[in-house]
Amino acid sequence: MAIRVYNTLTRCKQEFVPREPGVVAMYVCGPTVYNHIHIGNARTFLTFDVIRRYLTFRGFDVRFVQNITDVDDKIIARANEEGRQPAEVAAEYTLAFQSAMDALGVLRPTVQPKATETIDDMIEMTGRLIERGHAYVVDGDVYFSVRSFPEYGKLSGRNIDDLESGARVDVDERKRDPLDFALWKSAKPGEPHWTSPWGEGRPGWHLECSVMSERELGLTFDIHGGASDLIFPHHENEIAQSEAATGEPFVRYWLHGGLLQVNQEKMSKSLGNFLLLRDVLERYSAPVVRLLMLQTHYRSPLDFSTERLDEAVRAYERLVTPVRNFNWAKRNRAVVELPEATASVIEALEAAPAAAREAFVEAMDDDFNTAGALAAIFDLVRVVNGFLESHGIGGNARYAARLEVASDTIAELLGVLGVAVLSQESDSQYPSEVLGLARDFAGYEGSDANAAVDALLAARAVARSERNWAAADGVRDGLAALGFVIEDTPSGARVSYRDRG
RNA sequence: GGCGACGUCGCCAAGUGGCAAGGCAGAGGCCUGCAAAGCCUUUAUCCCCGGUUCGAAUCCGGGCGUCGCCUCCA
Repeated sequence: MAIRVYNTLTRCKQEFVPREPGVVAMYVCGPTVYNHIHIGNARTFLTFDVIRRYLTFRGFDVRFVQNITDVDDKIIARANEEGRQPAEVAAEYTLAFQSAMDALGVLRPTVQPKATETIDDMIEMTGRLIERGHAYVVDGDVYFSVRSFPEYGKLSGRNIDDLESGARVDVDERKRDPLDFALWKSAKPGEPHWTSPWGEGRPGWHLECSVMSERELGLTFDIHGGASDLIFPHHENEIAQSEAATGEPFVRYWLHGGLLQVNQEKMSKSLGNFLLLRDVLERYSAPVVRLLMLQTHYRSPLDFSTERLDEAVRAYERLVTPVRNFNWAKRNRAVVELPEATASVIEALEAAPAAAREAFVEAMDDDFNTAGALAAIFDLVRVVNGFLESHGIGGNARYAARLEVASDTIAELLGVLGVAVLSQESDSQYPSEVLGLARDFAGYEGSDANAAVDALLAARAVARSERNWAAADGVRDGLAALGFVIEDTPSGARVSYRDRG
């Protein structure tokens, strides 16, 4: 079975064939580090993290490059506002970006080049473009001439004349064409600058992706990713620069993610309607945030809200419940023997993991259809839940091996999506408030939180056997107020923590 | 104004020519002392109008609506 991807350049799904069998060279535009990233940025990085993970799962050796734009107008503006050096601002938000990505469970790139560490190559490419007649110098600035590249517009499906007729004013008389863009900008006093043949200055934004991707991956590389708002002009300009400079095709497959919206409107820093990733992660776990985003295809717009995050919390609990329930049943002998499973039920349990895996791969092979892939996992979840409900792990744990395969498959497939199965067992994480509770309900006088909870559960068990529901519910309600849920299972009471009240 | 997406159950969302996945919410039932979790059952003539086809949510044409890009943006 082949993987098919939607290529923005050809506007259709195509079979994915890397230039070198078994190896994928992939580049994703990284952030400009002038602020914390918002969840719209995070969605894009998450999308390509999942694509990378899936390609790896399918046996490819993925070389994943993502740049960091650490010199830029916005960084300079921010530094001026705060009376700091631009490099200081960039360094701070580079670290913030990396730790936010770690927290979201996004794998680190194979290589993460910085613009400021690639200046020589940028000067070199700019020089080459001038030599070849694709760029010109004006007062220390260097501009790319879009009219010199006949294929300009092929990615975004536009032509230069259409663009100009609708374009809003750009009256830089020094440019030969309004659409020409800067490869090199001369430095104003106080701005970061490097020495070039055209004077002191710094590189233009579009140039760095062309340079860093070629340097790390060579042309023609396989996948270039980014959000759809980068198609024009950023990616169009990258193509123009790289292909004009080298004569080689730049990229085989262009993949673009849909934008995240709030109240039907694009989330962006310029609109000011953004939520910072790190703020969301304070309130919701990384797997929940990932799950929410993966429930929508990566190319579709995604409306973001806390209501939807709360729904994702429930969906996540549903996904991990069979794994938790199986582990619990394995560790705790059931006091009630459940009916034996029939041969056909056992057969269904045995068949389910492979069926789920097949459906998962089929969905993901089709342009990374994560929503379909999740449906395959949910189907497996239902089979495992149903089996555990009716038969448990069986006397002498005779169904345990088959259940383990199913449980492991759930965790493995979620893992391919980077959705971790977090332990919600609350061992040794009880707050000190449980001590007071244990004193009141169980006469516990010690200071060990675990022992206190054990005493509470024991007292509740006694109360229940005496049909003293008030006392039993007092224990349950008391723990609930602290965020812990008691569930009575055939193997006894289980306590787990819920991150929502 | 130009270019491009999209419109599927109360909400979210797969499916792109052959019996309409999945999640959340709701209803009924089972289980429970009551819960929680879980299981079972249940909820869609796929925005509208034409056309192509044996057959259309899916293809084509026309409406209406929403969004994005055309300026920095993930």
